[in-house]
Amino acid sequence: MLIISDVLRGHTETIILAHLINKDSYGYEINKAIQEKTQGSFELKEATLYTAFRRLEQAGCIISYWGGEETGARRRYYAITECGKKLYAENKTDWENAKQLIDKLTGACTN
Amino acid sequence: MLIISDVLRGHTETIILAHLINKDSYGYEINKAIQEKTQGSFELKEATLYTAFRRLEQAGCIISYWGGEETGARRRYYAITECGKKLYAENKTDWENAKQLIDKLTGACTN
DNA sequence: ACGCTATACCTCGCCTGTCAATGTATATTT
DNA sequence: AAATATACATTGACAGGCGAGGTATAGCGT
Repeated sequence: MLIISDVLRGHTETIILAHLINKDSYGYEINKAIQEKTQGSFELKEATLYTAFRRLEQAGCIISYWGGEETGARRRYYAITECGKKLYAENKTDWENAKQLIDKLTGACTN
Repeated sequence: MLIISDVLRGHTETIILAHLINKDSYGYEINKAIQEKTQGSFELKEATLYTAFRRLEQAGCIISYWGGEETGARRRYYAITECGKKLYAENKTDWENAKQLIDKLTGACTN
């Protein structure tokens, strides 16, 4: 039972959206950014990342396009849509509520 | 996509353990306590609750015994073990870490 | 007597997100 | 020539959550 992964479950999409709010990006870059941010203490697995991209794109929250790289491996860029921004905002408020809820529910019960 | 349920995923065990820290209890009572605590905004589903009991008992984190009710439906009481207290403490620190991590990762990326 | 509600437990089977394993391709470094 | 870094993608298994359904006891109203 990897607590970390189970607790982080469901945040993948929000994490991705957060990275697309200010600029378009691609999978590898987002993954690297996360690793740096967390000093390697958490890694969004590739399989998880790419399935999340599919989900988000299918839901209309992001759109993708191939980058015009002239050298190196090709990159699939993602851009956030209005729908994606909406989802991000919703997820953020949901998270604030969930945090309080969990804090309340996991506090030792004294009655 | 019910955010709430996915975000709460993995906290079921900690929630249960929190309720057993100070006194033995049984499924129905724990469920009611949660509903009151959250004013009905969140309900731990029965199926989820009982499967979690099985998991925790099998892991040696709780033990169960039948209550000596002389009237009404019989109750299966649960008591937390040392192992359970240890797990609870671990989950709490994990949660504190996870909270910070998620806050960091879901904050709009500006670089 | 009969149905309804509350208390109290339990299980089966589906759904969904995660992830290990595996595969592809290009460019650079050793 | 081989290893490493960049970059994408899929498959299949696994685990937790939960809808739907089931069992049993007790009390209340009609």
